[in-house]
Amino acid sequence: MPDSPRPPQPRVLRVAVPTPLRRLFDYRPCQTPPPDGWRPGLRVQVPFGRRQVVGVVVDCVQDSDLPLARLKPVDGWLDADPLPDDWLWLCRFTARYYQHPLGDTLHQAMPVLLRQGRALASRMREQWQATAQGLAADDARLRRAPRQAELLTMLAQHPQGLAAQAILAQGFSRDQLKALAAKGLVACREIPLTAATPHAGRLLAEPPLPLNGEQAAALAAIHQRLDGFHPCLLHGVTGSGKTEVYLQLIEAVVERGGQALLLVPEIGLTPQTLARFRRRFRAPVVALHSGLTDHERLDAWEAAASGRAPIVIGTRSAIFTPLARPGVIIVDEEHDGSFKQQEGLRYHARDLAVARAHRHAIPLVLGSATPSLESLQRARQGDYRHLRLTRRASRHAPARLELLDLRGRPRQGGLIPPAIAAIGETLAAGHQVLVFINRRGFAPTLACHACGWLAECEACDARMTLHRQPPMLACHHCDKRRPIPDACPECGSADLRPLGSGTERTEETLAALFPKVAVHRIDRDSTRRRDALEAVLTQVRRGEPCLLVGTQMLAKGHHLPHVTLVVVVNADAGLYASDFRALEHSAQLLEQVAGRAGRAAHPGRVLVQTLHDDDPHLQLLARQGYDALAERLLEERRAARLPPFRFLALLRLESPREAAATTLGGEAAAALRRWLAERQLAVDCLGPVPAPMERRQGRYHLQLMLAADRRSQLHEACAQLSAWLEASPEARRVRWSLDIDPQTLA
DNA sequence: AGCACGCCGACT
DNA sequence: GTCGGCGTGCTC
Repeated sequence: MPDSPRPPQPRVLRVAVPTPLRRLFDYRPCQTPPPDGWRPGLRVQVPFGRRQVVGVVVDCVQDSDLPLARLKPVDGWLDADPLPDDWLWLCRFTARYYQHPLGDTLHQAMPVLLRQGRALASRMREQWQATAQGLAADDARLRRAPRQAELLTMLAQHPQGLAAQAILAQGFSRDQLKALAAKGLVACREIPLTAATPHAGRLLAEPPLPLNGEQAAALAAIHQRLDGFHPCLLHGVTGSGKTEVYLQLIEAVVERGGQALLLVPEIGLTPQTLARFRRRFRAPVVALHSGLTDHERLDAWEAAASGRAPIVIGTRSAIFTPLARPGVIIVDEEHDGSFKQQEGLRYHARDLAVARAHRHAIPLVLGSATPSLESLQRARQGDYRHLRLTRRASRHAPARLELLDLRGRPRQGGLIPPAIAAIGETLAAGHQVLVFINRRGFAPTLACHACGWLAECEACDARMTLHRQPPMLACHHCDKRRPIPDACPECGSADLRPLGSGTERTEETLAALFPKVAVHRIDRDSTRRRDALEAVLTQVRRGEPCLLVGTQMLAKGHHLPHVTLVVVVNADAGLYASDFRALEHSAQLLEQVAGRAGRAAHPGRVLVQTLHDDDPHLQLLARQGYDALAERLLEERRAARLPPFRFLALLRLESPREAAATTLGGEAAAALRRWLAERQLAVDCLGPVPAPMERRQGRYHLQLMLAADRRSQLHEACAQLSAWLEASPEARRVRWSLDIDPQTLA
């Protein structure tokens, strides 16, 4: 920054501190100001109560509501420069939009090491070079250290030196470097990391794939205006090549010096996906996923913030990655539920992506084969440009769903005879079969055939799932586990039977029915080991006939070119749930599962077992596909005055004592209704009512729903509600949280 | 949320 | 006699 007039030294720093309290705390600056003065975004170490915490300066002002003498001074600043502007803006926006305390929002959006007060990566890099002595002909001292000799040779070939990271990447160790340094043969310089051109010369490491007409048109439409907010819904059927459009868009953005941020669903950030991006680009592709160490995460953050990393790929939380030169934000599978955080700060990364792209004035791409009704409606209204990809790379039309009536048919492991016959035929033809069940475990519950007793969880209003590997009863809503009883605890009968089927039981049945074929079960239990899933999929991709039994882990993303038959064991779970989004979500899931069939040389079939084969929604989905059903659902949502035609917020209350939650909920609702009436705000307030599963993990759950036609009014009401709760003494004994734009009402 | 202070039960 | 249970109050 050239010599802009230095603002006067502030007398008061307004600091956001990691606490659930929804306010800032005022401090006095410490004796030595940071080199460039006090500015918003600076991390500071402050005394808070009886402890030390890391806070962020939000404002530099001259006055406080408290007498200045009562303010404590900050202990010191942690970085010479404030945290990035765009990051601070996004956090403030998020805190305001989701009515979450700013201090906690900032804290959550920061890499762990920054929360802990660690200095932001030094922005220096170790550059190693051979010394004059090292360049002189071979040194006798290295005769018994061949690796050191090799390392020296390598360094001698790079007169300008090599980064420590690059050396380690070549398989040399830090000890070898140190040993050479001790002998005076190599030396290390610390050089600052600059945001210099990250790729020298060509950006592409491999040529782009040819685009079909639709892909080219979509790319051109986005390309047409790379500056300016330009939101697009890239609505492309499975296999229509959305990823290639992303790749070429990223290429264009990076070529003109911008950075690309790509958000993917939690289970979408597979080594396969990553490999595809890394193969294409010579420039570094930084991936942010749960497997990173704290150090790697900080490095990635710094690389993105400094602009060294032109391409950033990550899951939900990656939306909080600062970017030096934002060029495009892409949200792949934008309808995916994992973009919404379901506890604490309940943000939706897709919605924040929209806000962020708007703020940066850059294009935004929301990609999906089955767009959320929210995004679809915005596209219909013209808020988003609607780009469609209808053609699949394979020559086959997408498989349509065939409904199989479950009623009155004998079942084996959940499967009825026509489904089993189809599986047999497919395997005999040398193809692979995917059996989809959205229930892990052996059976959804254990029942006493004599008295009707069911294994229930003592802490939740739920049945316990029977598992066989290892054998136990487990509650899927809390972590309770119990041994399987030998006899009914109610009547003593030994006639206990598993009720229904989960992945384990179907796997067992299929293994018995088709003993010559490998059966792979894919669910959270079978893939607990990090690379277990990839190992199985690699084997499956070799193409031997086999059976895959799995939950939605299998339905999403994975390319399974040899699967030509998909069987959905039970489509009904989502169809009649109380949640108004249940239909939308199960349609998306069914369509995605169906997309796994017949992506390569052979056409596919999708069999859907259901007790309601005459259900009009299911029929519409089967006959005309997701888009037609989505249109219909949108009309129903409009008629029912539900999102996206109305805005919702949910106050969730939970307490081990039912009465505490009920009393507080009732009082909060009454206070809010009085306030709404006074101000004549058009916000409906429903409840409080018990949550769909009232008792979970031994706590009672209650909720109050707010609905409004205008978002601003909904926000006013939420702000009032949280202020009331914050001031209420009873609220300290009840855990409460606000969920703005709730994704599920459970 | 943390963390301390504060006042009542079963233990070295 | 103390260790420790969690109710209540505060954090610039």
